[in-house]
Amino acid sequence: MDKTYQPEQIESRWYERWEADGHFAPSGEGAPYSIMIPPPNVTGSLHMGHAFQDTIMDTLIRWRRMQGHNTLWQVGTDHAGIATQMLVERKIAAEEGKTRFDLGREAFIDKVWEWKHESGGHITRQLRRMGASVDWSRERFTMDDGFYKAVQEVFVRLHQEKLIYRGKRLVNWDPTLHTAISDLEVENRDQQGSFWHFRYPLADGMTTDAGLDHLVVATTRPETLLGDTGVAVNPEDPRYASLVGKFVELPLVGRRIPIVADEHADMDKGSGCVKITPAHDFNDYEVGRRQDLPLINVFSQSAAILTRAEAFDIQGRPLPDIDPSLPEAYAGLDRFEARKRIVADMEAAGLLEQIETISNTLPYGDRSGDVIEPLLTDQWFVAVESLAKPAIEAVEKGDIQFVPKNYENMYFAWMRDLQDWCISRQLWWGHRIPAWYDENGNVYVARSEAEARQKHDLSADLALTQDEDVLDTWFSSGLWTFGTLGWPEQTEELATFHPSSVLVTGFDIIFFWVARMIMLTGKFMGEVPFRQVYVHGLVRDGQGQKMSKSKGNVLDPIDLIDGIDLESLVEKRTGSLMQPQKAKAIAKATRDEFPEGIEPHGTDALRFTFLSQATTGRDIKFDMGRLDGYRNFCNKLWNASRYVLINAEGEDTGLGEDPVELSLADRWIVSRLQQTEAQVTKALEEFRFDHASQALYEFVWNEYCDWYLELSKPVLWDEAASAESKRGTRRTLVRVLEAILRLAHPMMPFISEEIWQRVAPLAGTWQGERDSLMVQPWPESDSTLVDESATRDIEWLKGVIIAVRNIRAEMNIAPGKPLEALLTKGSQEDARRLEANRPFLAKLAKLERAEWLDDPEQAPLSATQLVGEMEVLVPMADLIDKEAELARLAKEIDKQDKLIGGIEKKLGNESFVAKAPEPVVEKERGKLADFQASRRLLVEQRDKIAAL
RNA sequence: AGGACCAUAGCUCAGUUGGUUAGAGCGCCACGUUGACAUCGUGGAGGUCGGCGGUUCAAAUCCGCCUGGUCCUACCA
Repeated sequence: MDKTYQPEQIESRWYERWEADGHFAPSGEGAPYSIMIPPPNVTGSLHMGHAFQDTIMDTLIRWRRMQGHNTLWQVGTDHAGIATQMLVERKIAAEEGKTRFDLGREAFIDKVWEWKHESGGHITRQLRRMGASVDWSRERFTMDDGFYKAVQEVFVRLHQEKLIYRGKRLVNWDPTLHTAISDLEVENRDQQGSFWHFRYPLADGMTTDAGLDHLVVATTRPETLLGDTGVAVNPEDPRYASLVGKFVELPLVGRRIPIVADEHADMDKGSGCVKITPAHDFNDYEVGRRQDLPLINVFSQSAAILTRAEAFDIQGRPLPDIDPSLPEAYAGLDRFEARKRIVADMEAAGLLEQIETISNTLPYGDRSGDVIEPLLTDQWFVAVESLAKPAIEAVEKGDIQFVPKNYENMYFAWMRDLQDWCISRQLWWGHRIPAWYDENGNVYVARSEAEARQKHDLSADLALTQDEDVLDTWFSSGLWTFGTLGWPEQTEELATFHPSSVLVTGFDIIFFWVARMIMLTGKFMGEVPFRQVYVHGLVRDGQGQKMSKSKGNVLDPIDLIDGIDLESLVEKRTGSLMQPQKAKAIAKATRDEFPEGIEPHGTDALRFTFLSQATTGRDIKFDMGRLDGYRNFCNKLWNASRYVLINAEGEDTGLGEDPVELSLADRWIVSRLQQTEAQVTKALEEFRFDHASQALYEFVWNEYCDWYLELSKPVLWDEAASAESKRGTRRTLVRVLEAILRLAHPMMPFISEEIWQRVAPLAGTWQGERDSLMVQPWPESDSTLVDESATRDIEWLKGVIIAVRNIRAEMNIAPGKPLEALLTKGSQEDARRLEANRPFLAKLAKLERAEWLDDPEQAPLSATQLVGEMEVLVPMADLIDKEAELARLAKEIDKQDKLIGGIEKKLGNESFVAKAPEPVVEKERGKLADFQASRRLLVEQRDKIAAL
């Protein structure tokens, strides 16, 4: 083995081997355990969130696989409608100078597929770099044939049950992308804005109680004035009671619109009068429904003012009686330009009462960045009410558990206030809606045009055209858990692996995805999609900032694995910025933070960092310091293994019949291993990856390396030690390491496999060439191997060694200088331990002599430390710096006094003694005795030195 | 406006049902290249657990209020 751990040399090699040997596929034996990967966008590249999530899933899958489960980690990618379409549109614009309309629908979709075949594998290659043990043989894509079939089936069946319907409704419209988007894709941003107060003249010579000839309404969107169909006042509002049922004359348009009484109008806000624009505002839509007001749409799909408005009733039926004409002055103007003109015209007409500056929140499309408009359009909807009920119950009954549990409240809150789900999108890339229209606008829903004709008995010469729209991406991903397993066929995989065991996902898509999976799976499978949902937080940068391209603080997991030089990193962060003026600041921040670029750390160290930071459900601040630390941990494990191999390869490791003797240290480390195995297993069961990684880290570094390896040296290097004891130590070295590697494997698959291949033959657990750590049994804790007495003896030994090291440090004695030590005032047991452990003390504490002193009075002047009741003395008459030592002792005595004072106060409190449980009181008394003993010793020592 | 979560060492974080001398890693200081490892070893400094009040024999831990932060939902006609 190389002296230093070199991750890049081992990682790709092992991944290929595992995949080639078929270790990722289900074993077909044992209890099923399955995870469906949240399908990443096929356009995507691996970001820190993916890397984090994949690490958690892979750790779970590898662990369960080793436990003997029949594991399936289902992999696949999402076609990601809008994202992919935009990407390919940009590409053809750049390369061919064409729009998708130049190409036409079919040719454009061919282009998208072409792109997918060429570049769609980027993210899956990166997934391999993370070590993800997904079953590639079952890889799916949400637009593949089988999935298309499942999507159609679901659509047709829901439509048959009238759970899918089509209607003209107000939806969030993206004027740039020309499509409906869901509430969830709308990002609300706070802004400073103007709030215009307009006068609407009363018709027919009416006046208000205050004698005014107009009502005042206010709006942040003056352009919607053109679509007003009413003014609302509160039914309780005495100021306007006499005007209800009367009319105002809509300025600029001249339409008479009614004054209605509706609770939507808030008497305490502004004038108490509200303009009602049912076709352009969600609240007004509801008012329009209640008050039976017409809907007048004045916007085109690009949110420009129409030449002629479109009027409908609440059912979406045209209202031919309403005059659709709009002022010519605004025809074709963009909404923001129209806004300016309308404000100016209102002012010119003396109808602008005031302009207020307010802070308000505007909806933006998260893809286009454009301001979203509520727009009246024909869309397909899923009626969610009947689907939501069982989906809520599934969580209430505990059929699905959220980890951490508080996300259940978030889920309930959303599910109990669910609106019908608009599933149609005006895009080209996606699952085209399986609905056909004849010339009269009759709609036929079926799995294919042929089925539509057959089902509805349509003549072959009747022209049918398919609906132009595609389905919301989340409609298809809602079928992910069962669609990937072959549904609607009743496959064996479906029977075996559904419901899946756990869904690992970010809280940000609980609504988008988790809730919809639960609803659709409940409907079509009659069961839950997964039994548990492990919800993790966002991966933020070291300062707690969200990572984003525009901030230039993005870390690429692959760069953390392979390393990247500073110039490349700066180039990457500043290369394709939307706001190039930020480049300078980003470059500087990057140079300050990573003056040397980023060193390679390897996948295992990155994974271990994620796991160590994966505390329940909250966002994590990615800590580069930890990444370095865990890379060092890998190096530590690597070198400990080198030590073991150097001492065990080619030697007898106790596999044969020859007798074996286990030392105290051997029994102790085996005992501690059992406890560590139990800890790691428990932590994984509880999704406490931080605890699992920490338990492993501490055992490997603080016990196996720091103590056990050191304790093995005196045995292995002592010519006088027996063959049995050497055999026993070699066997323990190798077996414990082999168990460590199995324990580490789900968290750090590469390094553990690499080392295991060398160690397993020595431990007798290697089945030959093609054997892999991936398929070894998970270490089971054996409580019969827990050895309390060995633990006590080792604690004693460590205590004495640390005492001597302390004395060296305090007395400023060179670490390498051999010393003599005396042990005294202890028990028979202490004396026995000294006799048994002299070689260990000699090696680890650098003692050339260690003797038991029966009579403490005989002790020469010494530096002293307490181990339990026993004193450790290092005689050193010449070496003591009197003043410094007196000062140190005074400080120590003071410390003990404070501790003693605290406990005496506690024990002096009658109600403490009376009310606290007996063991607690006993413990305090014990502590008091210990502190007092320490103090006595310190005082004796002080007096001795003072007397010099 | 309503709700959720968070606040522990310079930094990133653990801390089970209240009882610890409040822990880890990184960073910092001192010493050290002994035959696995300087990506290391040994020792050390560093915290009135955001503030105030309450419950209790006992509070980092439970309750209330306040401050600061993050996020979600709603509203802004």
